[in-house]
Amino acid sequence: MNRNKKQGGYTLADVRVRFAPSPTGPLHIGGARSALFNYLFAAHHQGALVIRIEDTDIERSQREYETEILESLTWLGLEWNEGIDTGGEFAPYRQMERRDLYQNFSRELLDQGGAYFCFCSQEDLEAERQSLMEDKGMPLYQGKCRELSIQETEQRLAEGFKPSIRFRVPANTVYVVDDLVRGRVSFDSDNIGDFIIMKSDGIPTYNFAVVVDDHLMKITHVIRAEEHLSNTPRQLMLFDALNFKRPQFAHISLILGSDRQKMSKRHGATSMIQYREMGYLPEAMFNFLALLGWSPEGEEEILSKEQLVQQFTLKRVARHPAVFDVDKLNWLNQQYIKQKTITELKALLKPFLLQSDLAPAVEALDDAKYELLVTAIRDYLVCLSDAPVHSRIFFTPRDEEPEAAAILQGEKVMQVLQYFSRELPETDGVDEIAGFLKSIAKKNKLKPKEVFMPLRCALTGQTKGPELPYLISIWGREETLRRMKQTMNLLL
RNA sequence: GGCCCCUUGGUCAAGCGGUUAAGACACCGGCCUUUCACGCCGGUAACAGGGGUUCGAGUCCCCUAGGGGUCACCA
Repeated sequence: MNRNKKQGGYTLADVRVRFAPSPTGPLHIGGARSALFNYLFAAHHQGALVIRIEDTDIERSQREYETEILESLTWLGLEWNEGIDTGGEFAPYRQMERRDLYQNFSRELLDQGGAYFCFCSQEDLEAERQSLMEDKGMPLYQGKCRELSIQETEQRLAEGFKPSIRFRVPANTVYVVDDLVRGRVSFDSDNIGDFIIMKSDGIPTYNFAVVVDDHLMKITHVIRAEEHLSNTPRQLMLFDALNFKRPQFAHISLILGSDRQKMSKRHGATSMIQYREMGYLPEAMFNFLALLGWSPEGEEEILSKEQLVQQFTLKRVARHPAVFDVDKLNWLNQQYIKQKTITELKALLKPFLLQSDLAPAVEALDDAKYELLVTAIRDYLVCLSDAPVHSRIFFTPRDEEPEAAAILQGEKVMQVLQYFSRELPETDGVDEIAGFLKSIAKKNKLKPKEVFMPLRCALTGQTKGPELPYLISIWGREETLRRMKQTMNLLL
């Protein structure tokens, strides 16, 4: 994605998009998807992706979240061309470090009369809003300070009042957005009250900072969540008032929880970090998120990053919101786990195993045995974090369930167990053990089922689990025979 | 409340005036198999409702209903 840079300079035709998170929390699923779509769009057009930190909410913004968000993006597999960590032609990329820029443009607006100082207190504004809600239902700023004279303004300033700066919204004007996913959407300016562009502490508000930065950073396409659609006319006004060229917009619909409400904490895990910790593979998450609100032309849904980049177009982005479907994520994750080589899986599963109470047992395994363990459980895994659950049976004492006990009461059982104890070969080889187990049925003229189930129950106490040769090999001959003897004693 | 967006099976979704209305997940059934899982095969299931336009409407228009977003000195 550095092609453009290497060629030196950007032309207007070059696609430049941005993902602009505010560091007030971890990267959310919705944010991740917005970032992903921006990435896909940029990569598809060989354009640039900018990561801009919108930290103008000084109450809630925290530095730690910046790194956490960036880490999540990296984990997901996204790369960007410009940002607080990589730098770039339009640095700085943190809004609080760009305050003089906003200051200048707000002054420009003030000078040309497009904006004015507002001395209303928050209390007054709140009261005004309340009363408006009651009768008209339109909580728009009534313009109390709109026509303050220069003298009045000067006087208030001299008295030490810290004003905010409001944008003078043009009357009776229709703003049209030709949204790349929604089509033409128009807004009447009469439904929009003069809004604040600079807070009284000199920090810009979102709508203002976004416009200044998108312009300065030469953003060509603004791809963001639908909740910003109704902010768009305000931004359009600003683009026009400042004589900035408007970028193109694409508003993607929201991600909903299973109750069709906007995804939130009560729907379970919402941050990327949580999904990583739960053992989802970034490839699966990348693929899953891409499929949420976008669909490929073909029928194949398991697509690599490269394929997604190649196929992605805004034309195929859905207008309607999508419910987050964990079942499908799980299925995808399982598919990606199955695509991993044993070597990869060994490394991937290690941390999850070592975090569990099985850590000592797993650490005691030599590499060959560990590989056997991974091979034995791989098809059972939905998430990497499932590893301990499915590995437990290899390292814990026999735990008998009633169904298993019943099976051990069968009449040919003892014969099988005795034969097994007597003939179990001295080897850890899975294939040899498997061959031996198969021979039991033949030698004793029994059906496979009459051999395997009793052995499983005798050895594990369970009616289900990994294939016996793996269990026996990992336990080793000694432990296997010990278990068998223990069970036989119980049965006698 | 005003404005704006959205509405195809339980879920993700294809469709872009004429189709038996794809496909995927989930679910159910069968097969495979030493169990479970995996895998394979098959099945149930949808155009929110009402008006138009048209020879013909999931596809175009209007209304209703429902869902969502926004109207902050939050982004």
